[in-house]
Amino acid sequence: MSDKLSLIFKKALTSKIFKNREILRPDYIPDELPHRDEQITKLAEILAPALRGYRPSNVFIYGKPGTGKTAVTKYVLRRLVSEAININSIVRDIYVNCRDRCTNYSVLEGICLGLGKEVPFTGLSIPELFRRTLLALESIEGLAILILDEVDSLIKKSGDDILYQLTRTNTNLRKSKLSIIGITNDLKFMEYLDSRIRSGLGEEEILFPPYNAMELENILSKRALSAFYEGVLSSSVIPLCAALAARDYGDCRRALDLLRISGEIAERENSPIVEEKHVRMAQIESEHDKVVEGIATLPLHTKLVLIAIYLIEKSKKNVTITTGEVYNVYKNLCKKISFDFVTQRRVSDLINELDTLGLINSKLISMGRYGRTKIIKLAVEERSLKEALKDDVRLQSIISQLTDL
DNA sequence: CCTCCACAGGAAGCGCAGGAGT
DNA sequence: ACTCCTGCGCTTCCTGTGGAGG
Repeated sequence: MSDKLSLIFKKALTSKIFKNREILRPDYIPDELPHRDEQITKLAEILAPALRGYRPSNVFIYGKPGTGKTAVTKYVLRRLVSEAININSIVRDIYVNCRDRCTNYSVLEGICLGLGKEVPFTGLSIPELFRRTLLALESIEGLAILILDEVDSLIKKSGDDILYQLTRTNTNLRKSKLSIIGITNDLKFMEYLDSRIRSGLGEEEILFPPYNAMELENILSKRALSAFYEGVLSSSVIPLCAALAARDYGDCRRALDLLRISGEIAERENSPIVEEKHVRMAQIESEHDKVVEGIATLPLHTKLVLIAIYLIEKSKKNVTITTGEVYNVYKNLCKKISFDFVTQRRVSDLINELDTLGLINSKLISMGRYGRTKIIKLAVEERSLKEALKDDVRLQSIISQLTDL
């Protein structure tokens, strides 16, 4: 065993494929961002007044996932901050991802942390926390640029109150100034924003269009140059990764993932080069992994609802599944493992959550006389489901039932 | 044209966890 | 020790609704 392990470790140390695989990670920010010149220039022009001590306009950035919004923003900010240091002017950047921090409390906590001020992660009232945030801002005696990434999830979960207050902070600041950059994947987000916030946050707007296949190819080639050893990529690999990702709305993150996983698969297979078949395998594997991970981290009742849908789909072919049916089967599952079941209202929410996660597809339909309901379809493969559930001890007794079918 | 099914989904509120301040 | 704060998962109660069948 120890020989086997040392072999694995040794192999990892002496990769013949990757020169530096970190370069392919989605959070890696390269020195050069191809095909985003227009956006970089525009953002830089908006933020440039910061260097002369003025407060730049708030910016609203929108575009589909993987179009370089976060990378461009961080890139420009990094340059701006280092430029500011050179000329002794104080510019601080604060990055808060609102998907991880989607409550008012947590966003303010994030801002404080970004400014180096520790606050308790619960216990304070919002006004008190806001007061501390102001103090933290005031203490830098310069300009703070706040990046609120995926800001739509904050609004959807906790409303626009904090955002409104933040856009108005400058009236309460004496020694410091605050500019806000809001980033969102949701193109319709601006429409359902309150008009006072829209005008406050969207003083300037920048749109990030999706990359096309050619552009993706170009980006991948540049990164591959420093990520892979020379000659290990067969010529069709990059075009294929680019084409597959371009089909997924020009998502660059996806393209980079595919390329990285392809390399990892080739490495595991001891193949000296990365070939087209590795990309195909990477595509299947990354999808599968994502789904398994997604299901495995689901709360118990959500898992049970998913199992219920699976069981119904298995037992009767090509018949529509409704919320009511799912609820009944779910209730029986709960009884079987002696767990309390939640209400139908709650299950309705859980079904929506599964839908947003892409694990099921649901559609609201009306059956006239026979009511109005959702029709539900499983969107994951059987093997992914089984693999994701197999380690949950609470579900053991019903999992044997799954495999019988 | 009206009815009425089988839900969707909004609003309010509860109990708990995990904390702060006094 | 006590009160007060927020977030979270959940319940209870509620109003709203597309369209087949009468």
